[in-house]
Amino acid sequence: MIKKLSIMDYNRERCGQYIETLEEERRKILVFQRELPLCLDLVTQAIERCKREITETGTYNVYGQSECSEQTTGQCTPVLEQFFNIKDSSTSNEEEVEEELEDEQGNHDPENDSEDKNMKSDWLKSVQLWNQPDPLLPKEEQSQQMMETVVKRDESMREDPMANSGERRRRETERKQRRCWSSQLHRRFLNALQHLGGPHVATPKQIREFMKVDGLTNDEVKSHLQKYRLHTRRPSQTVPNNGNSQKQHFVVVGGLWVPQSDYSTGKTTRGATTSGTTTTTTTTAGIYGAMAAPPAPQWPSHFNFTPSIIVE
DNA sequence: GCGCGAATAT
DNA sequence: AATATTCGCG
Repeated sequence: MIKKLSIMDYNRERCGQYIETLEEERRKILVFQRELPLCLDLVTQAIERCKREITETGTYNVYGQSECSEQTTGQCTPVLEQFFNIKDSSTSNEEEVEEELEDEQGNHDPENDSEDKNMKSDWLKSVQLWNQPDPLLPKEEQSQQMMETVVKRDESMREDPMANSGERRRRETERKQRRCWSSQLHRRFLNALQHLGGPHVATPKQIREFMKVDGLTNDEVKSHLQKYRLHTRRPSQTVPNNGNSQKQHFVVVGGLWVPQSDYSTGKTTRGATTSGTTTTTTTTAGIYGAMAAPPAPQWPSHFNFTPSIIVE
């Protein structure tokens, strides 16, 4: 009994805090009312709902989620995350986003709801971040010339130590915000690699230019490329014939090493994901993508990308 | 100084 | 593991 009560109290408190947070977010969003009407609306609804919840039952399951030590703005995402489950639907304004984002986050693992949610929020975040408020960024950019689009991002908070209003200033030795390589980004990255002739030929600067992602820096690309190359080479040696005996087979396609599964699945180009298997995480699937390297790599997970055949 | 790749650091 | 930063080189 008593225990129950205290739990309820606790929950109520949490909820109260959460509401505060929401209200703070709302204040922020308010500034961009015109750009983010939906977002504002959602937050408002969330607040109302929370309040109702707190007055009525007093019990409310508050999860303080949010991972990916994300970018600057906490912004509206958390709320969206919640509401994508609660209500959402109908309003799919996110089309601004350009490009096919379907596959990877398009996977549905009824079982693993949270995972799905994470992925969704993940890409959502990246996307949103780059279409973020800054009224200075005309969204016309989104027009797509062929397959090219310029992805915009609000850089102000991240890159400007001083020029920024108030808060987050990166004092001298502060570290940069971590660039989160969403699958979107990674796709662009791979795409660039392909057009530039593979990971060992493409140079960070070239890649960055090709990607046309606003705010993306050479260093970031460089770093990502380095990682990519590492994953790309033959893991071998260290733990040679070990548990990973049942790894994937690779196939050479036009000078590229491609995971056989992908190749045989007949997915010539991007877009068609691992149909039946619904990728979902784990084991076999995470693929770094196609690269040109003699060895037979098998990369760790994450980043699903449908490799395309290169034209060397 | 720039851009790169490798080595470190976080 | 994933990013960021630093270092040495051309």
